[in-house]
Amino acid sequence: MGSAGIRAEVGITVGLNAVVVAVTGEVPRILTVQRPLEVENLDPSARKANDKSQPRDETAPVGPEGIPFGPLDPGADRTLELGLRRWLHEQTGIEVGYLEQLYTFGDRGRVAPVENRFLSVAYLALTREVEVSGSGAPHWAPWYSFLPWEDWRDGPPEVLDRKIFPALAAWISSSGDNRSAILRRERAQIAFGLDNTPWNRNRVLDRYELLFEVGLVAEAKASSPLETQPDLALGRPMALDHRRIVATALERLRGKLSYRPVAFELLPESFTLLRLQRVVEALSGERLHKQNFRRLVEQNRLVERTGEIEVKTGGRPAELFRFRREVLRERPAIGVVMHRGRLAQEAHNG
Amino acid sequence: MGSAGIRAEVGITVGLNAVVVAVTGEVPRILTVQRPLEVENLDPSARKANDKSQPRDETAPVGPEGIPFGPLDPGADRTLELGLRRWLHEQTGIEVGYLEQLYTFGDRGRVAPVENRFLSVAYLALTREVEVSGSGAPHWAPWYSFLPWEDWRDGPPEVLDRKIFPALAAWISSSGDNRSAILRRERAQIAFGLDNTPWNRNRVLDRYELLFEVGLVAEAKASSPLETQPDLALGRPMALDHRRIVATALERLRGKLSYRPVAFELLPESFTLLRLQRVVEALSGERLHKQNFRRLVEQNRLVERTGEIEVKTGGRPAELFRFRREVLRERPAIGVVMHRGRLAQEAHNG
DNA sequence: TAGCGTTATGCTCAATTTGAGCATAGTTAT
DNA sequence: ATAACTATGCTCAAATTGAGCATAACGCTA
Repeated sequence: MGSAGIRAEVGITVGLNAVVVAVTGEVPRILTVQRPLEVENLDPSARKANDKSQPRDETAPVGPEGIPFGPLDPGADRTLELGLRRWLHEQTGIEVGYLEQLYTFGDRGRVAPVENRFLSVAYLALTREVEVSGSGAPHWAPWYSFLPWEDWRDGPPEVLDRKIFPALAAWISSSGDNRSAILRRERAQIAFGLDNTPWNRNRVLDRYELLFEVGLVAEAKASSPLETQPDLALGRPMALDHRRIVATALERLRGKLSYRPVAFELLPESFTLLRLQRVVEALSGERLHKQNFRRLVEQNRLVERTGEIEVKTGGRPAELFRFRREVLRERPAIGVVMHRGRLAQEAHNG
Repeated sequence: MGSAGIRAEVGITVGLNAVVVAVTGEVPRILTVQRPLEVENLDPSARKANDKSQPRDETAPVGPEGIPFGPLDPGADRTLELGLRRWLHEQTGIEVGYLEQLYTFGDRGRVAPVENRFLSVAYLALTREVEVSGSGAPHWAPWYSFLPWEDWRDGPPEVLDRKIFPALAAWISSSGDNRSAILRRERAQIAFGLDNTPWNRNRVLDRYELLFEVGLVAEAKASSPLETQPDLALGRPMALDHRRIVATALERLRGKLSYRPVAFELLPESFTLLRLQRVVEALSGERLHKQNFRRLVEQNRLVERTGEIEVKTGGRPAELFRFRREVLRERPAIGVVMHRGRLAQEAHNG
């Protein structure tokens, strides 16, 4: 019993995606490639046409950028992770350090041809920024250029007041009955912290999905017939559901930040405490209180002095530290996020 | 460029697995089915033989139990989640409430025939316990019967002292060089809290994987040629890597417990505070301090009085509460775990 | 019916953690 | 020299957490 319909391989295609993250100074970046693979193309007829023909009309407008994608080669790689490392290296030259499975995306409609289901297992990868090159013209793009409302380091992003809040208000009041209006308002409150509700930096995916539903992000055009015009101020669009994947990655990373010392994966061997703080801020999207940040880091003994001194700080020289890898052993659950500093508010108020 | 080898569908089979959790009184349970599908059978020759022939020799020993498994039907279900809900209902009659994607397992060797890769997307489902019936003889099995070392509610589980610690010691000293001995000791310390290192209730997967590697769990037999004899005191074996999936689920759930109010998914509409505490303890595997637990729950306003009173408590009657669903809206990140109470220690010491 | 076992519930208190800010120390640029 | 800037030490109040005392209210049994 229970054996009916087991072999479901018909019409399922499986691939791997990676959100590769690096931080340059204060700018968090992700690796993107131009013109993701044809099989992922939104236009079904285009896909059919291109199924066999490798060469493509180069004068045609190139598709939107996307995150790196690679096949799962059942024969070649022992584990999914190894497979991903292999093709990522082949495609971009990058040797990834930290790698973690993110989510498996497989809703129908991800890719247009409904009969054929496309499954992709997405990973989050952290690396120090390196030169990239290879097929697909990989390059580092600022993470927040895709999700501009997520960066609160200089106060609340303008796009909120200018675009998002008005659109949300319209969306709320455009709901049919009263009951649905209440539900819509509630969702908007939670996701974007309307009326007194505090902004929750971790609800990245909620926010993206709400904007998608409201029709504010460009990708929405493809799947829902809303009149609302997509707007580039609301972030660069990406291929398919890649922006959703990228949002998922940011949410996961922000969550992890507070209980695992992941920030160090993005830093060189030795660094100043401010540099560390800037990386954490870049990812969490908000400013932190400097003295308390140091206290946290030093009390938890996440770092140790190298004895070296960094002089090009722009002020008093700073000690250089290195990550104490032992903490991965000792206390398995410490991270480096804490309360907001004042800077963001100040920057906003004056 | 970059389009080579995209269509990797050859030899990949995709299915969905669910770890369905319920709590009866103080016993956390998961739903298991007998004799998981043939395609997942460990023995390659058996699989080949059974590929087409549905009927099987019923006198042959039945395979080990496993968690429910179902195909991904590309045509029928819009999302993976809906698909899972559908076949789970068909197979067991259960209507799942909370459902969350856990992990996608796809290492080669999960299933014997190496040429054919088997991918499964595992989900965690929470439900109130209900009668089950259907194909595959589903039934509720105590979760800790598969992972006995995880239940510390009555003090450190015996199996640690009796089996695990000695085996770990042997494993450590049996390592070739000194360096590898140190690494082994370190791993054992982190996972099982040897020498002063505290036991970390969340490292469920670390522990399972270490036991697997050491050859202590029965499933290890199939993949590694160790002499160590598998031992049923170390938990009931499951089919394939299902015990790993179950360990992953426990780890995820324990983690979630502390920052999301998931425990309520397992409780009836109204409940006493002790009942709630018992559920949390059942999942986290440790005793909690009663007064502080109430304080936490009440201060965070996770519950509200129903006005009713439960009299069959065995002592003074208790007020009945219900979950305040609004908290899902208000503060998105509260849970109900805290420090250990004394009971576990006491139970152990006397 | 008094006493015991059992669970419920209120309250206290010290230790620790967290949030915020003051003050001083070294550098470089003007 | 002084302004601007970053580094670093230290304080202090508020909030949270860990532990335990005390009392209430029920069923059962001697």
